[in-house]
Amino acid sequence: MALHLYDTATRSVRPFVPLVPGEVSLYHCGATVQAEPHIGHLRGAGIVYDVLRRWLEHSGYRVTQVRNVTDIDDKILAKAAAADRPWWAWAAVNERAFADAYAALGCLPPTIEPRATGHIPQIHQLITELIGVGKAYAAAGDVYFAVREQPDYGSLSGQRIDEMEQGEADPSAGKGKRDPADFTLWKGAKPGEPFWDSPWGPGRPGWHIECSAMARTYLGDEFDIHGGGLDLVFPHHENEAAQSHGVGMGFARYWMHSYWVTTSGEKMSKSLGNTLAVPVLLEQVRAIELRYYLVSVHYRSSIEYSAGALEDAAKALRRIESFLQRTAARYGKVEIGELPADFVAAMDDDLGVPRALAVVHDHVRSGNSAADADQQEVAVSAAAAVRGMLAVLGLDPLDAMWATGSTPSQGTTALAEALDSLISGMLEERQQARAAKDFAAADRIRDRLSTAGIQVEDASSGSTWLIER
RNA sequence: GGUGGGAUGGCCGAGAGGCGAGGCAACGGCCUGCAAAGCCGUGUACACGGGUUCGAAUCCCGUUCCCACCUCCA
Repeated sequence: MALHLYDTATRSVRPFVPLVPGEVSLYHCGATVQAEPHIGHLRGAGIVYDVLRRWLEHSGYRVTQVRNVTDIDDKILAKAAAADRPWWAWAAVNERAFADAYAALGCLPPTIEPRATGHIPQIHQLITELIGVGKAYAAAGDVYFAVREQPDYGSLSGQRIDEMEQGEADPSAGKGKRDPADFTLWKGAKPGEPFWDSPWGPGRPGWHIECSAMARTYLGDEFDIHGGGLDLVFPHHENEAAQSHGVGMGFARYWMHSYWVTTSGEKMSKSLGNTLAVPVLLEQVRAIELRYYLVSVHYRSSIEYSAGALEDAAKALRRIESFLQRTAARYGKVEIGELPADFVAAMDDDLGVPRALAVVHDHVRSGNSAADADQQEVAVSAAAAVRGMLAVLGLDPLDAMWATGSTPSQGTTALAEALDSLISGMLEERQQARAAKDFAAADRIRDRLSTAGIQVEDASSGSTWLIER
C-alpha cells in the first residue's frame, strides 16, 4: 500500500497522489513570532511535518517544504510596545528562539522559511486580483474579503456563515465591513504603527493573506499538502483557501492538521499559562528523548503532557539505544539498513508512527535475543533495521545531529578511542580478577566505572561497556 | 446555537467486527561469582445502557463525562 493521508477537507484517509510525479510540494504554517515557542508549537509546526518530510523523501519524492514565518501582526506590535522594543527586533528574537528549538529537536531545515514582510508585493498582487473579481473591497484604508462572494466558504472547516458566532475580536477594526464575517486582507495603519504603502493606503497585511501569497510564490497556484495545527483550520486555513480559490487557484490538494499538546486535559497556550518551553524540558531529558516523546503519539491524537509519560518515553528510547550500543560494542559499527515491511506499512497508513515504533521494539527484542545467543548476523541485521527505522523518524542516535550524546563505542573520534582503550584495559584487569575468583577486586573496578557513569555488561562472549544516560 | 475530536489494563498509548500493538511499572523464572543489562513467562483492558451479529473495544441507537474550534492560537 502506498502512502495514504488523512485529509481534513474530505474528513477521510485518501491515497496520496502528488500533482507532479516524484515531487511533493508541502506548505505548512510555522509560527507567528510573537513569543517564545512551547512544545505544542514544536510538535504542530515542527516535528509532525519533519517526520512527514523525511518519510516522503525516504519514499523517493523530492520535497519542497515551505514553512512560513508570520513576522507582522497585532500581537507582535502589542508585545513589542509593551517591552519597549522595535516590533522587528521582537519578531527577530522570537524567530531565532523558534529556530533554535526546531534545531534542538532534530527538525531538518525546510527548503525555505519565507517571512510575511518579505512578500508585500505578492500580497498586493493577490489583493488586487481579489478586488478585480469582486471578492474583496476597500473601505476606509482597509481591504476586506467578502465571504458571501465565495461559494465554498466554510467547506474546509464545516462552518456555515449563518451558524457562526459573530464576534469581532478587535472592535476598532471592521468599521467598513459589509458583513461581520468578512475578514481583513489589508489593515490600514494607525498613527505610530509600521506600514507599507499600498494602492489602498499605508498599512500591513491581514493575518491570512501572507500564506496564500507565499504558497503561490514558492509552490504555484496548486500544490500537494497544506498543514498546520488543528486550531488553524478555522479561521486561518478556511480564509487562506477562500482567498486562493477566489482568484481561481487550486491551492492545497490535501489538508493535514496536527493535534495539540495538552496539560491537565487542556490545550497548551500562553493565555492559560500552562506552556512548557524546550530548554526547561531539556533539563529533564535529552533532546532526542524529548523528540521520541513528541513523535511517539500519532499526530492526530493529542498528547497529554506529564513528566511521568516523558520519563517513560525516555526509558523506552534508552532501551533502543542500548541495543544499538551493545551491538556496536560486540560486532562493530552499525549501518543504516533496509526498512521492514511492517514499518513501511505503518508509516504509509497516515504516518502510523506508534505502530512503526512497535516494529522498532520488536526488532530490538529479537536483536537482543540474537546477541544473547551470539548470533552475530541476526543481531547486526536487526540493529541495522532499527537504525534505518529510527533515521526515518529523526531519532537515529548515531546521527551527527545528536552529537552531544557521544557514542564512544563507535570508535570514531580520537577521544572515543582513548576512552575505549582505557576502559578496555580496566575490563581486562577485571576479567583477570574474576578468573582468579578475586571478586572484591572485580567489583571494585566495576564500581569505579559505574561512578564515572559507565555501565559494564557481562556476557558469555565477554564484557562490554556503555555510557549510562 | 453550529462544527469536530475523545473516554482502552497500575501508567502511557496503538488498533477499529474473530486471533491480547508496543513501551513503562510490577511479579516469577533463565542467565550471572553477585549484579546490571538481556531473554522467557504472568493481565479475562476497551465510559455506561440497549441493539445488530455465530462473534462487538470495533457497527447501530441512547446516555454520561471530557476537550477543541466558531475571526489571538502549532
